[in-house]
Amino acid sequence: MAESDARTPRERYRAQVREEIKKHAWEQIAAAGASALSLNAIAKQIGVSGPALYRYYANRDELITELVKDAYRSLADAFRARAATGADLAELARALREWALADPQRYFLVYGTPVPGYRAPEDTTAIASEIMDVLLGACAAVAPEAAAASLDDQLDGHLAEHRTWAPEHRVAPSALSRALLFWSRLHGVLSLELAGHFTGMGLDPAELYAAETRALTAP
Amino acid sequence: MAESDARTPRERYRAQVREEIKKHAWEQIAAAGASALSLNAIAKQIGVSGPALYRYYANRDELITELVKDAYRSLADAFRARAATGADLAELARALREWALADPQRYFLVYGTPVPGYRAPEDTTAIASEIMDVLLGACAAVAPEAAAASLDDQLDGHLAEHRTWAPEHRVAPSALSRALLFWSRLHGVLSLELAGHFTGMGLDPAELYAAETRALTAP
DNA sequence: TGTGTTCGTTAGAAGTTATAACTGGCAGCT
DNA sequence: AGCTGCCAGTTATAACTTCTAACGAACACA
Repeated sequence: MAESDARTPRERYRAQVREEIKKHAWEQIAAAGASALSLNAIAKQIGVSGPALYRYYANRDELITELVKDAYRSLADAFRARAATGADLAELARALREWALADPQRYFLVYGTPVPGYRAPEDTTAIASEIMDVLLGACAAVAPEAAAASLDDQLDGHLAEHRTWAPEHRVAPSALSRALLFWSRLHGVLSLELAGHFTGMGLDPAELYAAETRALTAP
Repeated sequence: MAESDARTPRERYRAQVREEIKKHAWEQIAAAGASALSLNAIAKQIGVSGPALYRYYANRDELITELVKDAYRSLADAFRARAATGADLAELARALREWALADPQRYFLVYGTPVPGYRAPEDTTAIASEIMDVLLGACAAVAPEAAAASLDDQLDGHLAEHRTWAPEHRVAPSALSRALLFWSRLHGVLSLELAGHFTGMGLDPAELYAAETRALTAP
């Protein structure tokens, strides 16, 4: 994914093994969630014995952090790839949902329950702002007749005064509000859907998601 | 909380110890999250040794399930208590936020990342529908001029056709949509806020929450 | 060909959940 | 009151987990 090419053969082998470890880690996470990820089990699958993995990752947390980083980057890539085709906000919303449904546990790794003591490393926050940047671009380019009407004037005012994120992006406050609401509303639907809170309600989450997308694009 | 009164002194003692176990469990969860909950540590705090706890809870999962159930009931109680005072939708939103901020890990226990294999027991789904019932009541009693305007006609249509939740509650489809959007939008904001995804953005989550509340109450 | 880094091994410490078997005491019935 | 039986809590143990330490072997490089 990132460190594939390397100069010395040792480094190349090292990167290769790190990737294989991550591959099996993702399989475990997809099957039973991040909390059930076991280094021992990964080692057994690979065919080495236990402590060998500590040559590649200092500890379990470092491996998980690496996976979180990969997940984040995967979302950022999906977002940017879609935006590069001139996608509007609605298509971005579809891209987000596809990414989430493709691997629910990957979604939860990024947006799920945080571990109390855990501090996200600098690079993940950098990728997060990268994602918001793409989103802001699409919000700024929203249809003029929609862009004129703000989703919430009071929120616009608050953001115009206090926001410190993506400061290089000069954009109308109404676009900031739109990006923020895009993020939180769609996350709300996806999070409840993936957690299974809609099961048994006779509701197609896609319909709810579509309704939210409509509210965000055509005010 | 529930099983305090009992007939025989043995049962009373038993219920008392179960409560003490839960009390320490909540402290641990508030401090380090549910995944870090350790039966051994609880036993040490209480002053008994290890396996004694298995007299009271068959295993770790049963204890956690009990805590989830208590958390659910606590939210339902908070909701119903507020609704009993004739609270409108906005006040219900405030009650939800207060409940969430009072103990973030308790919120995550209910609405956070689910364990893949886990099936919610029958009673929790019953409590969940109890919560939705209170919410539906408030949505049905929303201001007439607001109630007339639907938040999303297409979603109304879908729900009128397919919904199977709270079937005893006969209410306009627009109220169903409103309840659903109330739930998912506010959860979106709270979930991101409690997970710390707004930190460093120079944004007061309360403002975003208020904006969503406005959108839900005054269309 | 020698040298040193690094990889993988086994051994083991300190945890965890959970079960089995034993003891002591309390409850309730007669 | 006394006997009986259930039940709480104990220790021992198994099977896990993460992670450290010490050793041997293999490989890259000079």
